[in-house]
Amino acid sequence: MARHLITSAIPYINGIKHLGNLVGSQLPADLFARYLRGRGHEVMFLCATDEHGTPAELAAAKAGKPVAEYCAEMHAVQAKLADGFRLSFDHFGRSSSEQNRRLTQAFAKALDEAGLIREVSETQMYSPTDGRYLPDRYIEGTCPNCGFDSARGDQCDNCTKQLDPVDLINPRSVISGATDLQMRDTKHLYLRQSALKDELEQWIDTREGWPVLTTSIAKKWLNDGDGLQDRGITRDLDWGVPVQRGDEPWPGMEGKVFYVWFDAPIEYIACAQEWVDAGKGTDWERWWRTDKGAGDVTYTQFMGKDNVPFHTLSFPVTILGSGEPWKLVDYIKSFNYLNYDGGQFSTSRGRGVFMDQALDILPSDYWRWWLLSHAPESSDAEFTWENFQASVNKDLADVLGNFVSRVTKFCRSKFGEVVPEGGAYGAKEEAVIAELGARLKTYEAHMDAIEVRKAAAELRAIWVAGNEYLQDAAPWSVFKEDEAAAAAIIRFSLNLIRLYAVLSEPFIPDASDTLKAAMKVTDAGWPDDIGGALSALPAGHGFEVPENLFRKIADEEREDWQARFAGVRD
RNA sequence: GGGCCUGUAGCUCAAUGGUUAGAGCAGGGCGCUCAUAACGCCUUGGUUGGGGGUUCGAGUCCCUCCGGGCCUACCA
Repeated sequence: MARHLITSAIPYINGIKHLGNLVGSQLPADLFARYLRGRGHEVMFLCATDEHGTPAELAAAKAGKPVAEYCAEMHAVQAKLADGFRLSFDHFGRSSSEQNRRLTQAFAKALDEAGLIREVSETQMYSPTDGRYLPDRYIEGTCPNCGFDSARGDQCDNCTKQLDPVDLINPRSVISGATDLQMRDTKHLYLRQSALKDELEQWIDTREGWPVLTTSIAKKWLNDGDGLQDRGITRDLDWGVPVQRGDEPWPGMEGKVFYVWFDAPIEYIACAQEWVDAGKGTDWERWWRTDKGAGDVTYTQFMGKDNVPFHTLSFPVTILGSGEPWKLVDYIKSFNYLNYDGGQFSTSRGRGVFMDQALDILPSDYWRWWLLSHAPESSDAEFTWENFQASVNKDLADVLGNFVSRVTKFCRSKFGEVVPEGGAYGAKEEAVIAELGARLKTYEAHMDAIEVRKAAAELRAIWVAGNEYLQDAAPWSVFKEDEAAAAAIIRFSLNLIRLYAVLSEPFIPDASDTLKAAMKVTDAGWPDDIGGALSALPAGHGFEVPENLFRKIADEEREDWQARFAGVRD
């Protein structure tokens, strides 16, 4: 038994996440957590909402609510949806927590004492109308290069030229449209990432088997241009972790907060403290402090590719730079993007299917199966309704669901709702045991390596093996000649259902529960011996014929959904 | 502009430089009748985006061209 710490990139607070967000971090992280728990390992699976920053303030303003209230409400909404998708977090925390505030300030102090923080004076665009400093992206104007009139402060979307806000002609606030923008001098703290460049590079070079996506992005940032740049870790905002040096004020930094990307990953740690403070556990340090028991922990992070630089560089700088024995990540699993029907999912434009809408249409297992079996691992992937319909109908309804139906209903009609007695396993059963033994090894290998799509394909092959066996054994024919022989076939098949419930749990936990309940199984552990696992249900053990596990998606429904989600949500 | 990823059957994807490039779905045929018009077996289908090169051997490595995508540090 090993100990595994797993974190999912923490979703931003400003609205309900879409299926692309879900499949890029939380869902595969949950798959892995469930799998490792199933194998009997000790798992700590943490996630939280990322609540600070300008977009949160603006979303709150738009909703007409104080930002703290808005965040509390949205956290509750996201927690409910996470529950709806059966995301099995040990704790779903908040980056705005007291625990994170203290820890973020403590890290800043440690980094400062290590000489890794420097003050920088700079000029920033201020909007008196909005009463706030504007990030470059929140300034628009005419591009000095091509004349495009909606160029953003950081880049022109028309000619792609990199810009500085001061370059824009007739700059205006994206928020209010105000044009009375002023350049103001302001002081900020920078994290001296450049000082740790060599240490970081050495660390990344010694990581084995990381996805190309992860290391290539990290390498690019380390070596591009002048190499890894120092990064501003403070902002002129109201909403965030106040800049302090531990418990002490930080002279000159009054009224400023830490940049959201500084405090967000620290929430991974603070979340474990929240877990303790919520009464769910007693010792968080054994997960996070290598001097206090975390030395044997394997830490795996899940995220979309846009998050990679922060997890391979900024956060490790925070950890390493502190000089304190915090647990550093062992494996980073990153994902490409899921596109929607020929374009991108978009939170800001409301394009695609969002978590709440998805659950309104179908239960979570349908989505979990499709998303995980099509996870964008090697390249961007695409969601289409046709593909979704075809996969769900074939894989879940026909291959797995129908297998359960044919076995349980045949048994009920011939032997009653009880595992039948008589006969014995023979060559056909031994062959299935051998095949499933090999397939289980493959399935485990893919899961251990977090090869999500390959694991899904192998699980499906394990389901298919049941139908092949049943067709070959043909109990409906055998029954006419030899009831005892038919009983053995059905006994074996009912045991296959129990096995499928166990192996499928990481992907489709609800169906797994339904099957376990139908088979009246309470102690189904991960099989280490297929032969034994397929004799677990003895003759005489009662069961119930479950409702159809999965229903099929009809063409009319699919067309209806296609039309309904073709535009943008309100 | 720069960097990275990607292009394989109608569709979604596999293939440590090494047999005749494989699966699933869709299509075609046969079988079965327990089951959600489900299942099983067989089968059609590929000049691996184009061109050039290295090699005994290239989907895989190199060059080049074409297409798709992401990132490029103050959105997060």
